[in-house]
Amino acid sequence: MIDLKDLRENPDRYRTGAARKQMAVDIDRLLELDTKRREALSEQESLRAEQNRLSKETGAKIGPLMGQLKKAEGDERTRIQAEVDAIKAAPAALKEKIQSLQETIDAIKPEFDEILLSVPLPPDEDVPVGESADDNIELRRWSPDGWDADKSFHENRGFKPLTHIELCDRLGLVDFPRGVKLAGTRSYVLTGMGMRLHQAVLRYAIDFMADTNGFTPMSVPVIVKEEAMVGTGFFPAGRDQAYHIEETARGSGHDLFLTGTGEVGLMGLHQDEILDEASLPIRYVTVSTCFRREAGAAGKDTAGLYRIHQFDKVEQVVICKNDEAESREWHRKMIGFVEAFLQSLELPYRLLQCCTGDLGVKNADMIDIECWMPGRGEPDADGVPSGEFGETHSASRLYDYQCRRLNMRYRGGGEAGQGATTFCHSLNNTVAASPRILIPILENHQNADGSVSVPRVLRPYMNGIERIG
RNA sequence: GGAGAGGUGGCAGAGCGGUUGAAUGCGCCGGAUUCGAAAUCCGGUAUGGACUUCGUGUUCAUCGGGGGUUCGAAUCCCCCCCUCUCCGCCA
Repeated sequence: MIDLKDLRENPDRYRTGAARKQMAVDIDRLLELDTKRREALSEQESLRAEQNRLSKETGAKIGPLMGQLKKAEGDERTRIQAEVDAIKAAPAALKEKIQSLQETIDAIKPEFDEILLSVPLPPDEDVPVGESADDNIELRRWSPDGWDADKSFHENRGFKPLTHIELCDRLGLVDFPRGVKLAGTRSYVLTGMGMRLHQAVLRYAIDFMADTNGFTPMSVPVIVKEEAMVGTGFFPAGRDQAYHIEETARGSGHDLFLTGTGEVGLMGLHQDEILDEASLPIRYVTVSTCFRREAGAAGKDTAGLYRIHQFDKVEQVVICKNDEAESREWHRKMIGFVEAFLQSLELPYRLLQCCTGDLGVKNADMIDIECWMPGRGEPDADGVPSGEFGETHSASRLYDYQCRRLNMRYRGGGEAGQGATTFCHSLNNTVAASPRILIPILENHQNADGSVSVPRVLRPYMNGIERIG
């Protein structure tokens, strides 16, 4: 959520920001509703003040009168009753006005909230302006020793690559037909060594972040309340992407949603909390099953492990102080962790600076990391794929946008902790999403004989197995 | 799933229709005392919003959440959520 005060003072900043992100949001309407709402609230507040003042007087008078009333008889009783009635009548008019203003406020609220939650965080000035993913800018590439990124897979390795789908079939790593039988399109079953490799990557990723980089490993819910989805910024914009468990339909108190990323659970942990400044930065890593409806992606990446409804992801988040320089520094570090991770897996990758049009509502900046997937891309005349980079990671810098929604603050003032409260900054980045990460692992580490070498760093997690097939 | 008890400030715990944003204790902060500390004593100690002559000050909301009754609700009623105890079931 953006800062409403800042929006009032600098509406153009948000108009421009939304435009650069290719998002339609009616700022003028929001400001109009805000004015109406504030007028009503302000008037209501002064009426309440009057009501409270009267109430205090009334309380002191009515008590004794009620006592007298019990004992009194005849005319005396009638007189006291009239006095009591008169005292009671005074605030009645106020009550009606307050009620009427409340109705005005209630009528404004739904539309107001809807628009407010939809106003995107303006992208940083140094984020290149663009319309879509096509305008993203490559920052740099890395390739392992012995791999020439300018040459084809065949030229590099001396044989034509198989796609991960072919490898999975031949090596018995994935059972797609039975996955579809069980759960429909975009479903799969990891089998045998496929499952072992999947678990190995995830476990290695957790250890890498916890042991090497000092992140605290966590296990968090993947079925959460709507507040967590709204708080983390996935709702209302991404409502279509989430599976919805309609518990209210069976009489329970609230509906639940399946999370599409561990970020929801990790960031939701400290919702409505005031953290100690000394506890920052908080660094969490989790592995969680992620659920995505992939609404609107019909027909896209339908085959293989690339775009699926359910997968497991190791995710890193950082919650730090409200300081742009610190946020930027953490962003660099979190990307660095992933680079070191991918380099240890010997996977060619590139960094993409996402343009404004490719950013979501909640980020000021986003760097995607794409791994080289030899089995992707348009096949040549012989049916051999040309290879293509495929997105495997996404690193976002959100400043206080997410923490504002989550109402997550910290108290400054050092040890004494007497300072003002401030919204935290937050960042998140993938560490490893599997089975998608298996695509570059299988395809890049395949051998001429159709086997796949297990990357060295994963062997300890595979009981020392060096080769599949 | 069944039966019962309960959710109040950082924590413990009173209040159960009237001037109560809320007693008391602990904790925490400041001060006094002390060579220093402990103990003791004094004072302070929620969050968010609105207005402000930006020094403050004034004010509204918040006692699990929502709705209702009332001139007035932490206190009464309804719904929901959560916690605890016992039984059942289960990984």
